[in-house]
Amino acid sequence: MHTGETESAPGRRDRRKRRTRAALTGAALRLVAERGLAQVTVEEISEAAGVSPRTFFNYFACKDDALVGDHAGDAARLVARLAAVPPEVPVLTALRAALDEVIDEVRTERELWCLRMEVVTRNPVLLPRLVAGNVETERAIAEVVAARVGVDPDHGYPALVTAVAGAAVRTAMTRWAAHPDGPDLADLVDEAFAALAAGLPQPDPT
Amino acid sequence: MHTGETESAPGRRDRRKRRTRAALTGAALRLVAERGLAQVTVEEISEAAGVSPRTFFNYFACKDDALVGDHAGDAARLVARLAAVPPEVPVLTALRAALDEVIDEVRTERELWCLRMEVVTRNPVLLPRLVAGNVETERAIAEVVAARVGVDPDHGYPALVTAVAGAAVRTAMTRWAAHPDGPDLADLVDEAFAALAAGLPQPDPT
DNA sequence: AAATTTCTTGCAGAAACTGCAAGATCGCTT
DNA sequence: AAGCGATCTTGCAGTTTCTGCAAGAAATTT
Repeated sequence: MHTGETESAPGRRDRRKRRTRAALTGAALRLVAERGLAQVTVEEISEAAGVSPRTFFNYFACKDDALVGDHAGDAARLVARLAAVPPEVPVLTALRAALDEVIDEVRTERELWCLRMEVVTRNPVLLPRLVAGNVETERAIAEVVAARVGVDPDHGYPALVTAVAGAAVRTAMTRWAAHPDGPDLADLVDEAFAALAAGLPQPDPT
Repeated sequence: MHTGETESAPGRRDRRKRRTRAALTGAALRLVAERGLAQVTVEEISEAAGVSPRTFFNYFACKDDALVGDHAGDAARLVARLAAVPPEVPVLTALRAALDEVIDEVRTERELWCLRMEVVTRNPVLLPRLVAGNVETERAIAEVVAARVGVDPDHGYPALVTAVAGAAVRTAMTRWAAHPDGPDLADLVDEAFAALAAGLPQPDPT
C-alpha cells in the first residue's frame, strides 16, 4: 500500500531527515548570528537541534556546511534548466532565465536567507561557498555553456562567463538580503545581468 | 645606530621570517600536491620546513592558509594603485592598470603559482581564498571604485564591478597556470577584461 | 656586556572530525 | 501483525586542528 500521495510522497523518513537538517541549519544560523562563528560549538548546535553531535556530522561534513546549506539540488536544476533553453538564446539571457527557479526558491525562504547572508557577511570565511561560488557547480555550468557556444574547453570563455555570472548573482543576493525593503531579488539580478551585457557602463551619479 | 641600509634593510630577523614562511608554504604545497590535502598533517609540514608544529601556527592561522599564502600586501598595493589612476579613466581600464603590479609579481613566481593552482583546483575548498576572492580585499576595492564613480554605497555598481573583475582575474590565472606554454598572464587578463567591457559577446566557434 | 624585544618551542587542553559497532526506526513483505 | 532488511542515530575511542601560556633562545639596542 502506498502512502496516499503518488507524486510527492517523501515518506515519513525523508521528512524526518529534512526536518533534522533544517533544524540543524536553523539552530546553527541563529546561534552564530548571536555569538559569532567561533563562539558556537557543534555540540551546542546539535543540542539546540535535539540530536547528538555525532549525528551532526552525518548531515554535514563540517560546521560551516550547516550554515551555508546544501545546494547541490539547486545546482543540478539550474544546469538542467540551462540545457533546456533553446540554443539561439544568447548565453547571458539563457543563464538569467535558468536562474528563475533558484531565485524563486530563495525568495520563498527570505528570512532564512537574510539570516544566512548576515552570518556570512559577518564571517567572511563562509561567503565563497554560497550559490555559484561552489566550484563543482561552476564547472558543470561552464560545461553546458561551452556546449551552447560550441567552443572547446580551453577557450576560457565558458569559465569566464560562468564565474562572472556567479559573481553577479552573489552581489545581487547580498544587496537583496541587506535591504529588507529594497527591490525584489529577481529585479536585482536583472539589473546586474543587464549591466554585464552592456559592458558595465559607468552609471550616472544620481 | 641604524643597520646601514636606509631603504631596504630587512635585517637578519626579517629574512629568517620570510625564509621560514616560504619554507612552510613550499613544503605544504609540495606535500599536498603529492598526497592530497587530507593526507598531509601540520606536523609533517612543519617537519619538512624544519620548525615545530607550534611555530607553524605562529605563521598561519590554519593549514589552508599556508597553501594559499598571504596576499594582504598585494591587496593593499592594488588599492593604492587604483586610487592613483586619474579619475577620467573608465573603471575597468583603471582596474586593469592597477593589476599590473600584482600580475608582475605572480609572473615572477610562476612555478610556485602553478603548483598552487594545481593544488587549489584539486582541492576546491581552497579556491575561494585566492586573489580577489578575499572579501576584505573586495570591500576595499569596491570602496575606491565607489569613490571613483561618485555613487553612494547602496548602488551596487561598485560591488558588482569588483566581484566581476575578481572573477575575471581568477579565471585568467587558472587558465594561465593550467597551460605552461600558453599565453602570458597579462594577455589573458587583458582578454578577459576586454570581453567584460564588450558585454561578454559570444565568440565565434573557431 | 646588559637589557630589551622578538621568535621559537613544548605543554596542556578545547574543539573539530572520522571509523566502527550496537541499538532504534522505518518501510516493505508475507 | 510479525518479521526482515535497510537506514538512521548514537556513543566511544582516537586523530588532527588550533589556542593560551610561559620558559628559553636569538637578535637588536643601549
